[in-house]
Amino acid sequence: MAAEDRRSQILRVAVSLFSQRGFGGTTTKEIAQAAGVSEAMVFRHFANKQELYSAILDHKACSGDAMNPEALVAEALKEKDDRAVFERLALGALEHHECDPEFQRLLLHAALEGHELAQMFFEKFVRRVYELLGDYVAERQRDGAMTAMDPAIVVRAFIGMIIHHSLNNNLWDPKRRLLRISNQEAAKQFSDILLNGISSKAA
Amino acid sequence: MAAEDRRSQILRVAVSLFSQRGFGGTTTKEIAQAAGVSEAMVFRHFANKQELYSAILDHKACSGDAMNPEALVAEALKEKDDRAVFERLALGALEHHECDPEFQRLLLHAALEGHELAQMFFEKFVRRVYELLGDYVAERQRDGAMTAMDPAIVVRAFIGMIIHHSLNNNLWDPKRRLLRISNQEAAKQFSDILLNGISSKAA
DNA sequence: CCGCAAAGTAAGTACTTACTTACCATCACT
DNA sequence: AGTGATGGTAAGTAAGTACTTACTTTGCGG
Repeated sequence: MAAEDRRSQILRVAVSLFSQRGFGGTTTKEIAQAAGVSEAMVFRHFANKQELYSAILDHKACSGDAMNPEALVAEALKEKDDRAVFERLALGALEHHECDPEFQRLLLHAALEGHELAQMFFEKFVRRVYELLGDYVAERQRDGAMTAMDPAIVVRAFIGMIIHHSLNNNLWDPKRRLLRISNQEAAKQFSDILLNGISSKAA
Repeated sequence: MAAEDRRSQILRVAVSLFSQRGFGGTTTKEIAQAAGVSEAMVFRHFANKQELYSAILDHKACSGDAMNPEALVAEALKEKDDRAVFERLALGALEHHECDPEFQRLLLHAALEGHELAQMFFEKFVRRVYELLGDYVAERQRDGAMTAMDPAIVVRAFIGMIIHHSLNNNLWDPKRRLLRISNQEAAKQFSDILLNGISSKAA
């Protein structure tokens, strides 16, 4: 097997193991076994366990399959289509989390363990979303379309609904015993609640 | 030192360590050192590491300082004071998380590691809140005070705002760089958004 | 077919881990 | 003073742990 292929294969199985058991809970032996090679091969491709872990977070946070919120809502932003802005963002996030549930687990583990890359993800990605959405909300407030309040609160409320829903779906309640709903429906309803909630037309 | 005291002292320091580093990331030696005793003492009071961990989760989930949502909003429920119901619940949760941030971390670690007590907490506590709030929302929908939609979605949206805000405050953004706001203010604003969002008087 | 680099491994090393054993010290109470 | 329960420890043990070394296999260009 070519070196590059093996490397990315080891990475793949490590992603799965780390996301299930975290950094401390996963042994290099397990990773090697899951990849079907000897432990020495793991250390040929990655200097040590930390580097393997970092490579994973790096890859996950920065690879092409990461969400691109700007592109997702660029059109809707220009047209000031509030509904489209919020609903597309919600749907994008929900679908992203659904088809890659390992990512959320990995990120949570990293955050709890205090890994710097979790902080980096927050700084680079989350902050971007807050700015993107926050600026839009501020603009719509100036337009008189939304009630005056700190845009960051609006963003937090909205992101909160979405992230918490994803977290429920793939961590707390994977059987969907408390709430079973499609991503489309969820995106629509959450956007409904939020947009109504901050609309200047409210009673 | 009396056995009982020592036991609860070990428990206390273990809570702190487990919440910081998780189960796999914390060694019994560290726990012993932090408690200022030999490792053997830890194993005199707890048969093994798992039992110590379970005792902690048990204690945290079931002790008197746990939140009691029913009592918190009983009065407001009777009077059908929507604002009070939501705002008190939000404030209760936010304050609880603020003065005991270890709990949230511990619970997340347990959930990620698949510990049964995390599931138990979810089943016993979270489900209760969903029923309590969900039933109230359903009632208010029948009253014509709230728009018709699955009450579980309303609850998820609201809990989402709160939990996600707490998670930001004590995991992702403890420096409050994205949003600095008092618990009172947060509870008020989140309740505002939600109540407006589901009000039948909306445009 | 040879040479040789790259892919791969078995069997370590040095250290840590959860957990035990065998032994002390200090009281309370006769 | 003696005794026995109680709180405590030093020094283990066996099984991991991350990581290394010294060695084999495999495929490929000349």
